[in-house]
Amino acid sequence: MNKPRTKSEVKRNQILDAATVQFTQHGYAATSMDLIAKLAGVSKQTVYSHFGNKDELFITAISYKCELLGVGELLPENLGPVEPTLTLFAQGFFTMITSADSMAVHRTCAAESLAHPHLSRLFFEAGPLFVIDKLANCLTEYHRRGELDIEDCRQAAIQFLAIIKGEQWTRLEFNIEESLSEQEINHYLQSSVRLFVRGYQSLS
Amino acid sequence: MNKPRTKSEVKRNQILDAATVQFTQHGYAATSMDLIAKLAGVSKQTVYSHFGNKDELFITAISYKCELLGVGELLPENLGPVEPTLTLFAQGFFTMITSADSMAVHRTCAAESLAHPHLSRLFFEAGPLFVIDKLANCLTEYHRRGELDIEDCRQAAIQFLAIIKGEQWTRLEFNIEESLSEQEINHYLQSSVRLFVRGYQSLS
DNA sequence: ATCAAACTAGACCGTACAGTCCATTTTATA
DNA sequence: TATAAAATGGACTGTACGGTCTAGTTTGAT
Repeated sequence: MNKPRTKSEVKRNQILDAATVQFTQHGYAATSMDLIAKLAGVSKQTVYSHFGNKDELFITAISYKCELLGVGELLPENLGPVEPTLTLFAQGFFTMITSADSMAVHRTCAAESLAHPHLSRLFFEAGPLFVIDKLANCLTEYHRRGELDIEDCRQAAIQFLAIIKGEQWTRLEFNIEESLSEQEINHYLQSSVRLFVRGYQSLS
Repeated sequence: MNKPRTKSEVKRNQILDAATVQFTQHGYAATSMDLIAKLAGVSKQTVYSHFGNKDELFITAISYKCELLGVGELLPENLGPVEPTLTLFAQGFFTMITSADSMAVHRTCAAESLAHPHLSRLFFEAGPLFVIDKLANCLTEYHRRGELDIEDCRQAAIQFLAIIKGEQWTRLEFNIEESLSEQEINHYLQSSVRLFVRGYQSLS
C-alpha cells in the first residue's frame, strides 16, 4: 500500500502482509515464523533482521491492521433527521464490525489480551473507544437541537452501539454456522434504532 | 462436587478440576498435559487413561464448566412491576457475565471457536441463547399483561441483554486496566433499563 | 568495478510438548 | 489373602518451533 523506497521495505511489507494474515487468521500461537517467512517469499533470517522476534512482529502486524480498519467516515458531517441518519450509521457500523477482517482482528486481540495487554488496548482504543466518541458527539448535537433528550451522551452512544452488535455479532464471534439472513438483520437494525429513538425522544 | 464411588472417579475429578482451571485461565495452546497432571497430583498416564487426548480433555473440561456456569434463576417466577424487576435482573446478569470465571470461559471458547466449533457452540447455547430465551419468555408475559408493547420479544430480549453488557464487558474482554466504578456501573444499568422501558412502553 | 548492506538457504540448537511404554506399586474387592 | 484393575513415575519418541549461525549470493549506491 505504501510505496517502498529501498529494496528493504519491499521485503518488510511482504513479511508484514503475510504476518497480518496469519496472525489474524490463526492467532498468535498457531502461527509459526517459518510459515510467515515462507508465505512472504523471504528467508527466515530476513524476517528476524526486520523484526527482532515473534512478539515484535505480532505487535507490529496487528497495529498495522488496526490502522487499516480505522472506522473512518461512518457518520456524515451534516446530520440529517435522527432516525434515517442513525439507521444508515447502524447499517454501516454493523457491516464494518461483522466483516471477516474485523472479526479476525477482534478475535486475535481478545485471545491475546492477557499475554499482550498493550496490544488489546491498542485495538480497544482504535476501535470501540473511537466509535463511541464519534457517535457521542453526534448525539450531543441532536441533544443540542432538541431532537433527542439525552442526559449522558457518551453512555447513550455505548448503549446504541451495544444494541447494534446484538446477537448476530456474537454468533460470528463463536463461529456459529447458522447466521441471520440479511432481511432479519435489517429488521433487527431498524427495530433497534426505533427502540433507541423512542427511549430518548424529546417529550416536548 | 459429585460424590465419586470408585477411587478412579476421584482422580478423574481432580484432573477435570485442574484442567478446567488451566484451560480457562491460559487457553488451550498454553496449557500442557504435563502441567495438568502435576496440578491434579496425578501421573500423566492416568490423565491419558481417563481422557484419550488433549482435545477430549479440553472439551470435557469446558463443557463441565459451562454446566457450572448455568444461569439458573436470574428471573423470578412471579414477575413484579416491570422496571424494578428488569433492574434486578440486569444487575444479576451483569454480575454473572463479568465474573472472572465467566469471562475466562468466554475468552477461551471464543479463541478456540475456529479450532473447536463444537465447543464454542456448546457455550453459545448454554450461555447467550439460554438467557435470551428466558428473558424473552418474561417479556412475553409483560406484553401479555399490556405493560410493554413489544412486537418481537426474542429480539427485544437480545437488545436488552446487549445493552446491559455495554462497555464494561468489552473492557474486561480486552483486559483493560481501568474499569468503571461500581457507581458508574449501577448508573449505567439503571439508565439502560429506563431506555428499554421507555422504548417499549405501552402508549395506552 | 567495488564494497557494504541486504538477502538466501539450510543446518543447527535447545526447549517444550503430545503421546507412548513399561516396570513397579497401590488399592478395592471377593 | 489373592487378584486384577488402577495408578505411578520416569524414561522415551517424534515433532514442532523460536531463534541463531554460517557461508555464500544478490543488490544498490558510489
